[in-house]
Amino acid sequence: MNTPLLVIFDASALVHRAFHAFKYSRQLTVSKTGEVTSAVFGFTNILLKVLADLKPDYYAIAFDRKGPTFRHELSDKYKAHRPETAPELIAQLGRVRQMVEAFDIPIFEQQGYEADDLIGTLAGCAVRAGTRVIIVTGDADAMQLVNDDIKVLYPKPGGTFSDTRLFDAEAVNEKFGVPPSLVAAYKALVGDTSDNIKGVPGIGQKTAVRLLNDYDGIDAIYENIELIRPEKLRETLRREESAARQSLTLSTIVTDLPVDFKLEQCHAGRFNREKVVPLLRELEFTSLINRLPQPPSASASAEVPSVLPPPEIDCRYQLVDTPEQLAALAARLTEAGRFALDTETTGLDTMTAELVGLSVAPATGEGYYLPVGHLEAVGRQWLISELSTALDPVLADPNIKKIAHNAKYDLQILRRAGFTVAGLDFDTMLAAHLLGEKSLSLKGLAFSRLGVEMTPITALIGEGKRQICISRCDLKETADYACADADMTFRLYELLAPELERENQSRLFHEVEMPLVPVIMDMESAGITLDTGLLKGMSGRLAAQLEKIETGIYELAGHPFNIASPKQLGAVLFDELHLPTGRKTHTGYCTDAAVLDELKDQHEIVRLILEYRTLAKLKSTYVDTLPVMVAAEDGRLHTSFNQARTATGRLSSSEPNLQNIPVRGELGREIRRAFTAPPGHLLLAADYSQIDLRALAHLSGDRELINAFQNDDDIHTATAMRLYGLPQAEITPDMRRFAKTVNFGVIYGMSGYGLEQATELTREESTRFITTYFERYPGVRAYLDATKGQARARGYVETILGRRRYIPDINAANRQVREAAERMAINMPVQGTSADIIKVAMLDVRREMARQKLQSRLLLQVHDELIFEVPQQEMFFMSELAPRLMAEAVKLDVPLKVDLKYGANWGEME
DNA sequence: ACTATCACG
DNA sequence: ACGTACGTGATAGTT
Repeated sequence: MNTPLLVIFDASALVHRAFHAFKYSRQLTVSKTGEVTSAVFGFTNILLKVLADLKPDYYAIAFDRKGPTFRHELSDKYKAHRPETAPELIAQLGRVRQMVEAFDIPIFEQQGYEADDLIGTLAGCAVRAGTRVIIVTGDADAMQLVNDDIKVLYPKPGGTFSDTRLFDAEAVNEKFGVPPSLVAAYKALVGDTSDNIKGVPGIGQKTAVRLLNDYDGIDAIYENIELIRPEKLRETLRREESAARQSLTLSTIVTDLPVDFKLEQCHAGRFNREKVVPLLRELEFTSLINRLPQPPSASASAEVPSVLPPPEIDCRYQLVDTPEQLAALAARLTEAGRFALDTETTGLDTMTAELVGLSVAPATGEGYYLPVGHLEAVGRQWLISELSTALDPVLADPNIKKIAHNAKYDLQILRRAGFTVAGLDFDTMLAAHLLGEKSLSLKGLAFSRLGVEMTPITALIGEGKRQICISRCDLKETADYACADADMTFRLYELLAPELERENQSRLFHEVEMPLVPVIMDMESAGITLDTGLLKGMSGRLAAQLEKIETGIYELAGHPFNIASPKQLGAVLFDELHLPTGRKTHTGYCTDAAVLDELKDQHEIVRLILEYRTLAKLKSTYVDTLPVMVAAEDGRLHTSFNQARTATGRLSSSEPNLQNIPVRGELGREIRRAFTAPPGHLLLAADYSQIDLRALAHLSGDRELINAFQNDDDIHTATAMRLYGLPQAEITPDMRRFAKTVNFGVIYGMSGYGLEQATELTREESTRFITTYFERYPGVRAYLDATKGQARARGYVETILGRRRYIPDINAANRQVREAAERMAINMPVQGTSADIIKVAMLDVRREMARQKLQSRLLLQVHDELIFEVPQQEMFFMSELAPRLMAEAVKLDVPLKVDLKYGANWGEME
């Protein structure tokens, strides 16, 4: 595997393919200056993907030269059917050449031959020079070049290059039915309309494959022409011999051109960022900039890290270490009226990390660093009390706007250090998320949005085992680093604030997301009490139970094996016990619960495995893990809510995830019992009833669906009545269950097949149900179509509050990719509207709790429910206040209904 | 680092 | 003819 790799790009084929793939797409087609750039984008995209995925040691690129080739001389019809190259494609080819030059990839082209011939020749030379070769192309002809050393990277059928496959000899055989050496002969027989190779009339794919399986090429066919059956085919071949032979010449790639190829010139070493980045900017391919291969990172020991400020940026960063400077800084921040801030700390966990320093930036290029916890301070260190005296008037002043990247973190740290911060105005991370950015790190955004390559933290603290705490780093370097963080945050703020405005995201941002930050901070720092004793007892019982099941499984299998290994489990079930295999995963047999469920009547072992899986999962994920995560500080369990993670606007929860605590089954309930209210308190759970379906009713405006909710009907029964055409009295629990699945399926963009898998219905019944559903709820169908249409027309879909999800694949040529995009487009407005509603409710509930000076605390949000910890004497107020404000959070065309439960723990509530 | 599996809404 | 439900995060096994 140490053989070096040469990647050869077929520029012409790639650009053509990208051009046609994007032709009907409205996305990414035209830049602000009106330049058509879709094919350039497609090309650059695959270029970067290949550099990242294949990490070639060498690369080269081949272009077609204009003008006739030897093939034209052989056949005046060659490529005669090709339409004139579109003018916007010609312009893009120039851009591609610019791109290739910026990347410093050696260009090969030769008059009279096509890119394929050059590539064939280059590949041969390279293999003789001792490399492996991968050809990246959109032209299937290159498949004939495949051998042990040469492979072809080619897009999957119908797709763009977002989905490629690497073709080796076996894959070529699979695709064509013949090995690579016979691909040219195959094409000579079948013909190729796009190249106007006529082939042998009457011979199609099937016959060609059959002939070539019997005879090893065109020559072999004619040598054995007497043996060919049926007679008619033999006669056709005889008659068309010259056509066949000429077609073979046309379709055979030349591999012995005289070219001047020196492997050494093709080193895929460093390219010139100063050329590539500006070009990508000019073409408005900002999303591609952060996918550029990173320059080898300055390792902490090897060379002196280049400390910001980067040379091209004008900035004034200052270490604040005298009382005079501190006073001046307070005045400066007050005068500016707004500033970005960033903290340096001893760790990432807000519960344990300590403040090391604080940086602030009141204007672009202006930064100040306040050291607090440096160990080897050369100069002045500030005491918290000194900073408080000077800065509290600034920090606590709600009229002085605070800007931060992931403000929640810095504010938690500052709060724990004893500061109160008011006036949080702008979180650049949340803003970037609303704008659809995927990579949300400050460094990543600075690079993709500001074009600034920031010093990685590892340049200061090192990486891996020898990593040190920032409190031990050089003070001056740390100051520069920290100031750069605040400065870049400020710059991003200035860039993103108007962008939010332009994209109509400002209200959502300032009225929902930003005010939610302190709410989430309070939830996180509140934590929840956990009965660790209860869980420890469970752990012991589960261990004993698991051991028993394990023994049983080994006995039935005849030998011990690792039940948690899908590979070994598959071998036992399917190879040894010969159970019928269900679906397959691409690594082997599928052994998930759906497959095992089908097999549970066929062998005793299956039930045991299912039980083992359930118990082992619950034990390792919850029972054993949660007690360990209880904070030493207050004996409570603190999750972390991520506000900028999901594509739909939901929150997510991690470390630990408290949004997926088991609830189904007796064991799940038991785990929930470990989440308790402290003495004198109760847990109150308020959950929205059917919020997603109510959101769907509102968004679609479907009369029937709205009526059902306005009548406070049981929505699943209501749907069952419509699906079966029966009165309520005749709806059985099974019917209701199917209706429920269909109700949810619609929200997910389900197909007949999907419903079949999710139920025990047949395919026909499933399809029938879906059809009937849309007949009975015509507004829903119209809405779903309109939503897909919006995604296609604008490139995004949105929720009731205007939250967006960009759907780049909605016009994908690949059907699978496109349909997946359609399902996302359908689901997001529904799921996202629910997320909007509960976020507003959280703000309203908390505002009212504060106004009434209640001691109750919001602890958790689980997508459609809020969990409060309520002092017993407040239950009367809270059980009225919470559901009322939740139900009134937004005004929909259907009522919002909230169910209440309370109890001493999360498992037993009523 | 990736895959398969499974917990939740 | 083909592949198949939306959104998350954690774990264990495998590379």
